[in-house]
Amino acid sequence: MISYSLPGFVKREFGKTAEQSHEVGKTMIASIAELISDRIGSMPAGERRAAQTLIANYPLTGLKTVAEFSAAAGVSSPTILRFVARLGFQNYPEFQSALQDELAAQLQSPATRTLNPSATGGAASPMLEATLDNMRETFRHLSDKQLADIAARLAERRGKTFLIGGRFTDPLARYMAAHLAIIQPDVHHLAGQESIWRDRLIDMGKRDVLVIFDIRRYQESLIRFAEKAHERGVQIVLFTDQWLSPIARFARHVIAGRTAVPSAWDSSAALFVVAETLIGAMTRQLEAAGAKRIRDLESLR
Amino acid sequence: MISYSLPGFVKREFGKTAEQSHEVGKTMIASIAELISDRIGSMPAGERRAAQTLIANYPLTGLKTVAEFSAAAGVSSPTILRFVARLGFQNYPEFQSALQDELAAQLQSPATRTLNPSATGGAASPMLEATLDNMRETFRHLSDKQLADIAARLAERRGKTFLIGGRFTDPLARYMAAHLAIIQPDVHHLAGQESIWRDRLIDMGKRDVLVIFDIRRYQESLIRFAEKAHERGVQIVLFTDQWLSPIARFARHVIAGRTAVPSAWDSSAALFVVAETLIGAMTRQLEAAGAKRIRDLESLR
DNA sequence: GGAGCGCTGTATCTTATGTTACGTATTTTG
DNA sequence: CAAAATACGTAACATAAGATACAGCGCTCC
Repeated sequence: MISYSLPGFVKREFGKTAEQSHEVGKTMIASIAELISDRIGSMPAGERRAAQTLIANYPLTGLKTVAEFSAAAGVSSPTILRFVARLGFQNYPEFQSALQDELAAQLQSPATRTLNPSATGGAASPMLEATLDNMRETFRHLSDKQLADIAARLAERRGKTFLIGGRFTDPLARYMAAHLAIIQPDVHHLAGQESIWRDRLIDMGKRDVLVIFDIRRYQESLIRFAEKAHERGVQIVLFTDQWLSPIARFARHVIAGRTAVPSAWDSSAALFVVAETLIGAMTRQLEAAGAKRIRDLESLR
Repeated sequence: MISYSLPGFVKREFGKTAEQSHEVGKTMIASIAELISDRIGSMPAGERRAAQTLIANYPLTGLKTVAEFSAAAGVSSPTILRFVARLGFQNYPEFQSALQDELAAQLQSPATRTLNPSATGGAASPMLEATLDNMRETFRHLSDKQLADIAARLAERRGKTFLIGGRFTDPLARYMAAHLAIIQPDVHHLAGQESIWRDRLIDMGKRDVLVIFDIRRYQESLIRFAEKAHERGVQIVLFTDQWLSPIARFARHVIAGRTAVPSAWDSSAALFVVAETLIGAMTRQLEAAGAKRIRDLESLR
């Protein structure tokens, strides 16, 4: 039998001029990035890997040689070329030229770049916009001094640090605990059932700090626990939403984050960022002591 | 462990050969542009034209071929090469690599380019600014279609959903699992030791989806686990950083979030927001089926 | 479970890119 | 003004880059 037609994409749609703009359906594809993410669904595994690596740090990988590109994506060179061909380019240099042109346009008008979010992703992701707003709002109501105070309180290591959260916020407590446990000793995340934490109360005293995450609907069990801890003189740092969990009345420090987003769920993203900021601030404060500790931990690996 | 990720990107040494080592005194040369404008005075006419052409639309001309560069500058190819050699580079490719590295650093932190816009009032927390940039940047590389695809994949409930994360990202997996478990059945977060997950592999098959969170340093145990799951035909959705965890090679869908912030730690905030967005999208998709399910759950309280 | 198709990598080939040698032009200097 | 030194371009070269052919393999669909 004679060789039948090669895989269909090779030189299928390239009759026209090189400068043609790519159209997909009714929507004009402006950037190559869009073109890729539009077609990534209909790509075979190898080419998809190429696409993902390119998008991950766009457009730099595309400016390198085919060999480097293929190595970065973990595929072979021909796969890269097939990938480029599928996007509609005649050859690799043409693809690179397109990327360079695009880059030139970007670099020339930095203004468009900042406008882009509202242009491309604006209407597309009201979720993102709301989240960004939440963060700005949250930090607007949160002075640097306040953050520094809390960081100092947590960093002064007179006692132990306990962290706990509610149904959806407990992962935030875990996240924070995972970091704090590295830069200082005696950090404990309270997991499991209510009865288990309750028993830990006997370990807590005036010198200790309890970090609680609680947004609505505020959990009864957490409130009870906070109250008991407060009675024992434990300092409470509360992460909550703008409507303030009842725990606020027991708390030494209260961080109120915005949580409203156009979704069925509340967003904990703002609180997450506050937590990260706090972790960063504490790490800086404990740098001297922490550096040794981190070295020690490293050597244990 | 602690990765100091921000500024110090460009660590390439320009020209160690330096036959005529024009020592630049005490001032460190940060960018190639500076290097050029520093030495442009002591250049012959032809090379000066090359320098001016490059600076005129920096750095794009330098990324093209020698022939194109020479044509743009109106000089011959050897002049370009001599120009590059005078800057201290061994050869043209090395020069191009340096330009690309520089460009990568620029593109990575858009904050440095648009120096402190009056958005929040300038001296606000650089941590917050970096985080907001990370999110915008992350979503810029993430098309709505891609998100919708992933949401659809997770929402089509032909099989089970498993979630797992690394040392610092496992809380993200938990957070997502906590929400998904409400809107659909058969959602499992894989906790505890490696041996425990491994045993769960026998429950996983082609119809199932595994959501993995993995940012650097990428954990060996996770990679092994992902590989085994992949061999069993499990569809993998990967949340990673822009450098892409090795798991990307097994993944059906890859979400690359920006993680660089001016802190000792990497930030998972951008990935957190993507996760929330995904949760929201899935909730919307499963509204019909989910509504009943949520009512049922309510009545169980 | 088998047949067909399509995707992917290895090896080979071809192109064009960067590099170098050398002669001419231009500038500099005594 | 003359001679030397330096700069520049033309043309040939070597190398590395992109492109292609082919075969193995896995996957899907009967």
